[in-house]
Amino acid sequence: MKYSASKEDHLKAIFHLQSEQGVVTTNALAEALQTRPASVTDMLKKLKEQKLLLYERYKGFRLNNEGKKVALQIIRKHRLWEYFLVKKLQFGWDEVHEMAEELEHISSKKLVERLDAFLGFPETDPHGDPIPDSQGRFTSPRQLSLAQLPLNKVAEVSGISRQTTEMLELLQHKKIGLGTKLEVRRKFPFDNSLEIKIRNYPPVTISSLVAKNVLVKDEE
Amino acid sequence: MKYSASKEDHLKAIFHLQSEQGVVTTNALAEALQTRPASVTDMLKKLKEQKLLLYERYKGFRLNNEGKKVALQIIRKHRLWEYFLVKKLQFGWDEVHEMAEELEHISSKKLVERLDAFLGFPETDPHGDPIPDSQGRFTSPRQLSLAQLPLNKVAEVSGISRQTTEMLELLQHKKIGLGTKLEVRRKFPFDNSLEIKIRNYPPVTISSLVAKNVLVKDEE
DNA sequence: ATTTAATTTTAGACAAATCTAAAATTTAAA
DNA sequence: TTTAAATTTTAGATTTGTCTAAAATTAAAT
Repeated sequence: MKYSASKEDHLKAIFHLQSEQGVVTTNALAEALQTRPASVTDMLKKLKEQKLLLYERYKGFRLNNEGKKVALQIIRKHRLWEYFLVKKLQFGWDEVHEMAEELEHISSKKLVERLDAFLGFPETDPHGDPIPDSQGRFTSPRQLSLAQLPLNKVAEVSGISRQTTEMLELLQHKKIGLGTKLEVRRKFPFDNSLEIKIRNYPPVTISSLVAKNVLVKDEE
Repeated sequence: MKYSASKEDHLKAIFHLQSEQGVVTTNALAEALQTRPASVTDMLKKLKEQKLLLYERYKGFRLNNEGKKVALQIIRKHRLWEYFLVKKLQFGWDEVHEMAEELEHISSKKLVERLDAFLGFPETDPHGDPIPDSQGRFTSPRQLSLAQLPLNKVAEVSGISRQTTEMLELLQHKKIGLGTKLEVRRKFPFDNSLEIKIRNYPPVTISSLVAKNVLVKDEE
């Protein structure tokens, strides 16, 4: 099956919101896609029609297995192209998103597989996000945000999702960077701030906002 | 400016027909694009509107400078991607066209330039067609097959690609050899055979198969 | 438990690209 | 040169994806 770029964009955005927020709303999806809620509703009906989505009016929606499968293939392509742009064409990690948004809609299955091989079957993209394999499985250990990490479990920083100068500056000050090994010592429910322990340093506190944007991966 | 994939397809097809056949007709364009003459007319009006085409109803049409510039950029992208697919992803030269048809619409100017550099600034694509530079100029001296030579343009035979005894025998009989100066007088769409004129000789006809294997270069 | 507010959906419209069938125009032929 | 044939264009419809404004539904607040 082949779907329009717009349908693919919707599936991908639903997938992301679904795994980040757990639940997806019409408004959130419209916001993510820079479109209007009414347009989203229109598209939801079409996706349901094509059996990619479970949807009942006013009751919410979520991807079914087929929808997830399609979304994962788009994500796979997006991340492989990002990897290509950064590692082969020498782009910075912060300038490749837009281009990958276009390239992810190139349809040839065979092209994706050859590209994957050409790149040496990378497991994560330049931002540290895992690249699904051709069956949509994450071969790589999966990434979660610091906010989601269980207490007292050692993990390694593998990515930063929102890369603003201000945040990077803050992280640098707290000695947190790619590859840093750390664990969460306490969670304060009042403001969802966390106390973090990095080996050989005294504990530091970070806000919920920062925690959400620091991605880590479990030790095997 | 950014144009739709369909507009780009039309511009490119017009460019090719224009340089191969000298003149382009609505029907020929519809045929080349696998669409209907009525649809072509619709698009011609839009392209004229956007000042990419000189067009007057029933009187014919041709690209203006801006239109040619856009077409050449699409062709540039197409051929660079073909080169990439063959040289880097190990595809055969005969399986890359479809993929390049999609890739040629990726818009980032910067991506094209980086890709060009990554590939080592190739001068021709895997089929031997020249790759226009970023200003739309053909940097490479061009060798093309007799089948690609525009009508009534004098050229000199510069090579024979498939050298079988049978073909050389045939060419000798028609008085065609290295260095022969000739021009194409007519093209018969029915079987793609050509009528060739060599100075001081009466016209001769050669088949499409032969034409494809005789390489010529333009007089400067 | 009503009322108010927020969310979501519908109804109806629009732009882009395409189509079919019919009309206009040009070209070729008798 | 008048008729016939081929080409090209128009008129009107269709599909896809989008929009605005208004209505329907659900959630929140007093």
